[in-house]
Amino acid sequence: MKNTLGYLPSLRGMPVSASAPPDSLLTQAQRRRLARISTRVRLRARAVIFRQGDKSDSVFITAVGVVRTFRDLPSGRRRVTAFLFPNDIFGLAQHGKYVNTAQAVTEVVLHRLPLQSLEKALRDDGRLQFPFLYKVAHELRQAQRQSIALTRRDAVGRVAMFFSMLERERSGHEDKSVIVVPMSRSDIANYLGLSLETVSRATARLTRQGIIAVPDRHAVRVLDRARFEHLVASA
Amino acid sequence: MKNTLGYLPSLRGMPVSASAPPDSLLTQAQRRRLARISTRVRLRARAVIFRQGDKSDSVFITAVGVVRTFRDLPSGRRRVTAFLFPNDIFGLAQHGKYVNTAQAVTEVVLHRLPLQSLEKALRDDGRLQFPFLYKVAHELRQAQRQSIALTRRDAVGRVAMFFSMLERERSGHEDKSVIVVPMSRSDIANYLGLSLETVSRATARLTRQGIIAVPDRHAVRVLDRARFEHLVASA
DNA sequence: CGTCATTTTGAGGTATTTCAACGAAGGTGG
DNA sequence: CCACCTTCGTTGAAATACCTCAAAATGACG
Repeated sequence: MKNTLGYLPSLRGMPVSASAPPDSLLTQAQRRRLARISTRVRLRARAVIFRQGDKSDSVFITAVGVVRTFRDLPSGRRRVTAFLFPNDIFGLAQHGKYVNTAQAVTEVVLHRLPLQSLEKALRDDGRLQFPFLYKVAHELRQAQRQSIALTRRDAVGRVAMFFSMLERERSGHEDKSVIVVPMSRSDIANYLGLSLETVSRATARLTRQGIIAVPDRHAVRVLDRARFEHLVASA
Repeated sequence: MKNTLGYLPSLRGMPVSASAPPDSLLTQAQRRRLARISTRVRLRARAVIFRQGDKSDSVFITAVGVVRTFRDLPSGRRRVTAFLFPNDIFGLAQHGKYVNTAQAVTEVVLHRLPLQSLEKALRDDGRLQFPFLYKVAHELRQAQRQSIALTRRDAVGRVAMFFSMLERERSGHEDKSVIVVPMSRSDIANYLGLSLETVSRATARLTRQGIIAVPDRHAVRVLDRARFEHLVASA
């Protein structure tokens, strides 16, 4: 037993308090503390925030806009690993280096949290870690869900799922009837593990079947909610 | 800012200390504490540990053997989400309920950590959370990597990658030249998002090409390391 | 308003899925 | 300990869906 716990298990699944609060549990004092160590950064679209392999010195929180992270693979290909929306944290590192490149998709405003300060804050206030732990569990669930999504073999279903994800992401914002699609088709294709053409054809098919409407490249409207949700769910 | 941090960002990427220690940092006292609140459980192969939707009351750590977790999808299909090896923790929950079903693949020995006790321990010793946080970041990286793996369209590459994963998992155990494959072909297929037949054909092909040997269903030996690694890497 | 990148659309090739049948292995009971 | 039965794995053949290559059309941007 001693040994088992000594090795400190890798968290394949995650312990989550049965009574864990749904969202933030930060006290006013904690918020102030985090605000104090962060810097506000504004970047134009396409700006690179950090590169894969760079020494990691900060963690970022998206305040406004959308960020994408991608990874260069040994084969030379490039794979989009995530899209970050407001209130998402990013800056995943290993061995002191970022494992992804992060780039602004739209104009963005970020909060930059220097690792050193953040570590100190976490050390000083042990309870600050709790909400982090909780959120990580949430992200791990998301990651599992994404893995499930990626094993779907039908392109139409994957694309529908992607739009659905975008919709949830922006729920509570602006015009709810329209899904905003800030990224390019080729980003979507890359993220979903499909070819650009297949994504194009899939959206065309969804449109032809009257399930969605695509007023312009960066907007999608769901016309037939029932069939849309059915596609999303039938993994 | 206040608001942003108040909502507590979802951790898409993960903050990881540049100087974070590679593995456990548990003190003797911490280990003892965790050991004190855990129960040792022994289960035969195929035993169900908990079911998706059950009220989550514990977190588990694999001590001996292999566990698989799977999720029942709305479509009625069932997807294997993970395999847990010694020193892995599992018991991912949301809203107080397990999100996966966990089942023993082999005979297993587990440590059961009641959530209530674990929470208390974490609360009492804030530093206990740090290694957890670190490990979760690690798992998140793993999850990202798996997502990347799943977008590969070539079956042979995915299967090779799976064997490679198994190999790393058991590194440092027993006979290193043989990869132990405790799970069934259909589990592998399900996990990789391939059909059972395709997995079978892929392993047959790897064998035919002299890259691996398959003495029996639960063992694989790498014959041509160079080509094997090449397949694994060329995502 | 023209240029360039992005997206759409078409045609053919290929890999995986499906369907089907056979063979092997493991577990159980007599 | 063997026979039986059930589960699991292998192999073959046809259908489907995606990928690649190629070219036209649309939209973004200066």
